[in-house]
Order: sequence, then structure tokens, then C-alpha cells
Amino acid sequence: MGRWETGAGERLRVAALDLFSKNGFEGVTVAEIAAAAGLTERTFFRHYSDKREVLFDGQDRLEGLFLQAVAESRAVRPMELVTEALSRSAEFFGEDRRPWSRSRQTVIDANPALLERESLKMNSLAAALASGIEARGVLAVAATLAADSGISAFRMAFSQWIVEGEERSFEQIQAAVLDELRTVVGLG
Amino acid sequence: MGRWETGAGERLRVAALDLFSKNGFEGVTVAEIAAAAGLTERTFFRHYSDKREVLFDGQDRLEGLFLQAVAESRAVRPMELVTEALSRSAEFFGEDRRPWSRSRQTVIDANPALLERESLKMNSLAAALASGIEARGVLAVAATLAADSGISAFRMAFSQWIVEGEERSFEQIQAAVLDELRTVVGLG
DNA sequence: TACAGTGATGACAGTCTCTGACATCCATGT
DNA sequence: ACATGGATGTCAGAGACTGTCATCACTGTA
Repeated sequence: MGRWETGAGERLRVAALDLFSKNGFEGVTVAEIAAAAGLTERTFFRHYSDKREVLFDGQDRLEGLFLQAVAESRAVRPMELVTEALSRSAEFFGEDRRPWSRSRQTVIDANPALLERESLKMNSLAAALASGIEARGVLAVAATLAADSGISAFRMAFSQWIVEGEERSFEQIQAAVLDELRTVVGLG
Repeated sequence: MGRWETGAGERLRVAALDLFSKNGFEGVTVAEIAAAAGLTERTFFRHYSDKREVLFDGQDRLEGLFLQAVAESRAVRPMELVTEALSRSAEFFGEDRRPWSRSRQTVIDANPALLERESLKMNSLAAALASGIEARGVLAVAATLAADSGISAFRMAFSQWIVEGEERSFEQIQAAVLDELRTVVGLG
């Protein structure tokens, strides 16, 4: 491997969030982000497939946690598997991550194109979770419905977790939301 | 109002799906679509905010049906409201629409950028449904969870509806999926 | 019939995202 | 010293999208 200033991807990510926070997503060009990281525009696109992607990085690791939890579980019913997957995901959202998550979400919420990318990521997460559940012997329709409901709960928990002043841990919030889900949908 | 060849938007939509089906979404330029419709690139962007949007048109009308059903219902529990909204949406997917829906979906499924837009649209649909339910006196969390689950069922029903050889109506399929949802999530 | 008003379209220049092709650099291993 | 290979720089270019202004076709009114 070649040896330059290390962590180009990391530098780009930091510079991007910083600039986006100041000037908004559309108020910043890729060339500016690259320059702030001491690189060129072309190199930015070698690290991130497009301008939005620089804000959606940990996604793969999160998906990995979900799938690992499902694969290791001994549960059988789909919603039990979902519950364990979500529970495992809590380790991804430690206390130190909360401030970064907050400013990142502020940027995303202010731009339709970023909300679009976020929708896709959540969708992919749900699809991956569903196929993990299916691999455990659950029928496709049931697996998908359970996974979608679970991701819905996950999103709701996340948006609550980053509220200013919220003190509960991610795991606590998520457990509460899952209870609510069972109540609401179970009542028909 | 000015009077030219009418239905510019319609002509663009037809030309776009036709060209996309032949050459794929990325294999067609906006200028080509416009030319096929007897217009210029600039005019395309006056009718559709971007290249993808030409494939996502009826969305507003569908959302209207959902909201109307919720507003007119006398039900109280969130999942009952969702059920009625989905039931009403069935009138959107008449038999004559099935072939168009099929080819449209084939194009979308073949392109990540279009899948992304579709995710966003489904998300917006869910958000609109949730706020309609909330307006009927349901707490926000419960309304969102119910709406998300309902849209999940809706998507599942749609994807089944356009399967080649499927003969059941949209409404029949949707009812079956909703039953499955209650069973899966209700079991915890 | 003449004429001003209105909304849709055309023409054109320009910015920015994203890609392909090729040269260059730096550390490593020999 | 020298070859290697991955990461970066440089350059050219296509295509999406926007701003601006002119133009056209129809409408209503005198």
C-alpha cells in the first residue's frame, strides 16, 4: 500500500460535515470539500461514490450487527429475531456518538436529496434484515413485514435518541418503542 | 392560458417510459426524451423537477386517496384507520393499470437511483398517512408505527399484484397481507 | 379587425456532478 | 539502485439542472 497522509476518507467526512453545517449541502461543492481535506475533487469520488455518500458511512457496519445478531440467535419467531437485532444495534449508538449523530441529522433533515438517500439506506437495512430472518426459516412475507416494522421502530427510537435533553440510552428508548409497536399493531 | 399541443407532461411521460424500457434509465438523456415528445430539454424540466420524477407522477393522487379515507372514517384505533386507507387505495390500481405498472416497475428495479426515489416516495406516503392518523386523535408514536406497518403491507401487496400471472385484485391481495401482518407482529 | 395580456415554450450560456484516461508519486521488497 | 503497486493529481468531457430573455399562440377587449 502506498503511504500518504493517512485517513483521507476520514478527513473528507469531517470536512464535509463541517462545511455542510455552515453552508448547507447545496452550498458546498465537492471541490471545496476536497480542498478542505487537502485533496482534489477526483480523489473525493474515489472514496465516496457520490457527494451524498460521504454522510452515510457506518451503514455497512450497522447492517453487519443486525445480521450477526439474527444469525446467532436461537429465537424462532420473526419478531423475536427482530428484537434481538435491534438490541444488538444499540452498541453502535454509544454515548460518544450522540453529538455527531445530532449535527449529521440536522444537515440531512434540511435537504431533500439527503432525506432521499436516507430513505434508501433504511430500506436496504430492512431488506437485509428481512433476508437474514428468512434465512432462519421464516417465510418471506412474514420476514419482510417483521423487518419493516422493526426498522420503523428503529428509526423512531433514533429520532428520539438525538433529541436535545434526552437522557435515556438508545437501548432503553428502543425497548419502549417496540412495546408500543406490539400494542398498536396487535390490536388490529 | 396558452394553447399548444396539449398534454406535454403526458407526452413526456410516455416517451420516457418507452425509451427507458428500451435503453435503460441511464442510457437515455433528457434531451432525447424531450425530442421524442417534440419538446426541448429545458421544457422537460419545467414539467418535472428532475429526470427521475417523470416516473413518479400519480403519487400525489394516491396520497390524496389515503388521506381522504382516513379523514372520512369513523374508526378510532390506528390500525383500523390504516386498513381503511389501504382499502380505498385499491381504486387507484384498477385492472387497466396493471400492464403500465409492470413495465414501470421493471425500469425502476433496474436502477439504483430510481429505487432511491421510490424509497423516498414510500416514505412520504407513510409520513402523510401518519399525520392523517394523528389528526384523528392518535398519539404520534402509535400513528407512525401503524402507518409504517401499513405502507409495508401496501408495498408487499403491490409487488405481488404485478407478478405475471397473478389474477387476484389489488384489494384481495392487500387484505391477505394485512392479515399476515397482524399475525406476525401480534405474536411478538 | 387591431392590440395588449398571459402562459408555455425555445434559445443559450453557465455551473456542478461524475467519469475515463493517463501521468506521477511514495513506500515497500529485492 | 530498482521494480512494483496502490493512492493521488491532471485533464478533458458528458450530462443534469438553472437563470435569463426572447418568442409564440391563444384570449379578452376595444
